[in-house]
Amino acid sequence: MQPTGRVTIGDVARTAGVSVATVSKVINGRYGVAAATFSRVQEVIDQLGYESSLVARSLRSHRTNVIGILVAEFEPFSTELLKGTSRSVQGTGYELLAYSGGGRAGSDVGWERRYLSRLSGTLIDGAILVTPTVVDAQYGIPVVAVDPHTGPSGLPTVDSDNFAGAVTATEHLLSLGHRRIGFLGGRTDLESARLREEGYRRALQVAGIEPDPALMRIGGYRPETADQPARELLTLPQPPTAVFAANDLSALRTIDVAQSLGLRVPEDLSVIGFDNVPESALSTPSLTTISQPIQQMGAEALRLLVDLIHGTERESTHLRLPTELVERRSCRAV
Amino acid sequence: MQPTGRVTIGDVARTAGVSVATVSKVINGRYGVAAATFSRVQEVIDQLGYESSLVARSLRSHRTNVIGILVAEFEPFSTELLKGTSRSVQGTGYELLAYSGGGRAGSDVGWERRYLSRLSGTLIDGAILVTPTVVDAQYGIPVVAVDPHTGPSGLPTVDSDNFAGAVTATEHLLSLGHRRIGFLGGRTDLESARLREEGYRRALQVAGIEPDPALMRIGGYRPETADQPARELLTLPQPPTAVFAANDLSALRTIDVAQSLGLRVPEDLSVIGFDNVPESALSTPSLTTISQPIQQMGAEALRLLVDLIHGTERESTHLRLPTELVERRSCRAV
DNA sequence: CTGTTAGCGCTTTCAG
DNA sequence: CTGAAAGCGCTAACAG
Repeated sequence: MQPTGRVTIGDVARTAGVSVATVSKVINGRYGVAAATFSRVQEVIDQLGYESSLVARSLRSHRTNVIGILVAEFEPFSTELLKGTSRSVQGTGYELLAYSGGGRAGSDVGWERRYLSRLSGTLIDGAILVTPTVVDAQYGIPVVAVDPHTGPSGLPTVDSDNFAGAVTATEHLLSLGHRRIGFLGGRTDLESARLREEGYRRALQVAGIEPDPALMRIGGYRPETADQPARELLTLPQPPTAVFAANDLSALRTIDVAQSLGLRVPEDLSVIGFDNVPESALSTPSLTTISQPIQQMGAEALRLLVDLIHGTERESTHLRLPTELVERRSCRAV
Repeated sequence: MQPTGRVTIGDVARTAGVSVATVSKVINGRYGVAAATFSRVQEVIDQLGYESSLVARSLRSHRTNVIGILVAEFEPFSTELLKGTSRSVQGTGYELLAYSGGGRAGSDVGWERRYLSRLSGTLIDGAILVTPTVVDAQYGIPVVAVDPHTGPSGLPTVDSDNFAGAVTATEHLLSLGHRRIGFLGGRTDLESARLREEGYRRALQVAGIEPDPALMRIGGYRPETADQPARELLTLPQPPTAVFAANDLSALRTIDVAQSLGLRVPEDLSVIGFDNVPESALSTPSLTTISQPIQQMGAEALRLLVDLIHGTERESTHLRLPTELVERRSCRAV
């Protein structure tokens, strides 16, 4: 048995009585190997169950046929995106490698740069950056950003229409007769959060309502960080009758907070979210929200990246996909 | 500028005027470097934005602090599991690398062996295999299997209580007054499918009903393969008043088939599924099902794997998590 | 304390 | 057609 338990190209070569160079040629289907040698080596490979090491191979050849998807954390948005990439990678000849650090995502600005640095040049041929916080123009390999925090920059980007979606959400609440509409936003340094807030303001203004700062809070996109601001909003002397939370996770948490405060949703409070992650359908009541076509965004990002790697020309390297209202049970007319 | 665009340890060494060995020591915080040298090198590293290559490092040191999660494909089950691992990896010092081939999952038996072979010994310190089809006892690195098709074997395993869940599902139907209960099972070579069928039989027998082979079909866990057997069941001279489909995808298809046959669910036919994938909440009517704690399974699998890597003793290397009835709208009393 | 010397497993010239 | 040798970026002895 091999000392390590792992079969290497050397083991194959020794067993087959040839050099490692020859084995390498067989593996890669290079010309210049006698048919007899070829089949003998192939036999040994099968028998030993040899599979070449991605690591060693990529270190040497700088080409791996693997696409990296770099995420801060595996949460509903990034995993939904993963499903989309997984679907559209079929038939491209690439494999997928999703990489996530172990840290707390929020406190870790610049993670994408570090991950990319560790993986690029070796291991992956191109990368999809999911909601990156900072976007350098220059990386060593083709890169596509999905919903970057800073908005589209020099980098090829896929995102959805955050502004229009926020307008739709707010208009929906207005059409149900709500006038005191709270807003629970994301961190203001995020482009998507900024656009969603802007859409909220715009829709109110168009309806002749002046946005009231007292009804607006920063929820930070995460369940934990949304807790306190949601509570503040709902315990106001004159609380809102509806809340637009700028992503589903904070919307769901808002429902929890409301219920813990003895408020019924939607009877006493309407709540609308943004994203349409699967979790939003599973809550009680299920969440009315603005759907981003997350899977499709993943699929498009992958296609764009593959084109980039292959050097295929594109009309545009910036895709903006439409959003859509999904009515469930967390809103009602007043 | 570097030819590749990627900064290597050599670039750092040259710029700082030291050897690569010294830089390596600085990076890894080894003793035996003068304070002045240390800070000078550190400065150059920051300035150049150097980050060591995971690939090169792992090739040499055989230790990466990265845990691999190997899946055939990113679909609802595996991505749900990823969320769980992501949560419980925090604070362990490990990072996560989820790897999926580009191929058609089903037709690709033995994928887990190939992936593992490509990544192990290098790149990852341990692996979680998600619903592997075959389970060798011997791999080079610590491995945990989640819901393996063949059931628990020599390998450390995390799964859920398929038998008890199936009993619960059947009892629920019985408690609603159903007596003619159909069963739409999975492929009989899958351990989980076998256990679910057994739970169904047992519950019936306990209720004094002899399982009727005429009411049992193999649905194969996939929408396409469930179509025909579901139709057979529902067009029987004396059709069942309720169907227990052994996973959600075939349950959802059963609802489709019923509706295409002019049957109303749940008025004319009750349907219960198994898994509680997000999709089951989105159908009309929403699906009553047995929930597997998928995220928790991922979290536990990660914890188990970390213990294995560290050599921490465990009472048991086989965790079986409980299932639970989730009542929605696809069942009703007769 | 610091640099030199070997490789890790693989691909790729380039001789034989 | 085949193998010897160099080297990808890095770490780990071991000398100096």
